[in-house]
Amino acid sequence: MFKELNPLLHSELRLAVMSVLLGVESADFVFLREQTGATAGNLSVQIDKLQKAGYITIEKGFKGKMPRTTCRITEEGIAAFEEYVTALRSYIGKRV
Amino acid sequence: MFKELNPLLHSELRLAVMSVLLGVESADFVFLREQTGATAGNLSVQIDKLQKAGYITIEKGFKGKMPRTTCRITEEGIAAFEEYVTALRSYIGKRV
DNA sequence: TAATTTGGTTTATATTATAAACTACTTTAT
DNA sequence: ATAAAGTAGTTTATAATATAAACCAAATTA
Repeated sequence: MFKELNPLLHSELRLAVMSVLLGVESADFVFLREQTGATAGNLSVQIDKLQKAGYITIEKGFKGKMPRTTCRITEEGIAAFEEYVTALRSYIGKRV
Repeated sequence: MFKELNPLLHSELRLAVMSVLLGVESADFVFLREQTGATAGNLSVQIDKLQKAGYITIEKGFKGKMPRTTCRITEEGIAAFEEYVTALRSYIGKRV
């Protein structure tokens, strides 16, 4: 009847992050914070979870002298997102 | 960019309950438990929250000698569900 | 050089979800 | 009649989650 909703993606902020990353080649921490409107603390925790799940990669480097954290969605992340969306269909039908 | 997801509806079980109730005139506790696969305890807690939010009504009566709890979605509940689905679009586009 | 800003992380707290334990009663078996 | 098992839930305890607040290190600006 109802498909399970991947709890890692069923989170407003993590879903927003994945949504942003789906549309770009990569995005840095500041860009993600701006796009999602999240606090830095919350974003830091949530991208960490996405990385641990294998849904995104996090690359730390420097842009000039300033630290820069770059995120990218993985193939696994894309697949998980698509499965999540499919599962949603069982709850909301064709309404979205 | 991203619309807020009503936290009352952004819950797997509460969403499932609302989804069931949208399709029927009313549903009793046992039916909801069967359809959603939830434990009785969890269902009890979650329908209480939905009622407190004004999204469903809960009517207690008897079917013969046995207690019977009947749930119905309200107009407010339907509106909230529809708004939730609209908000989802901002995260998942037309994918659902 | 002192304050402020940037780019974060860690930690503490509040909220949420969930199962386990419990209540109250009915039905069935002895 | 009484004990055992089942039904329909509620309450409570615990684990997981989300979130903001506090913090840190380095860079920039005054």
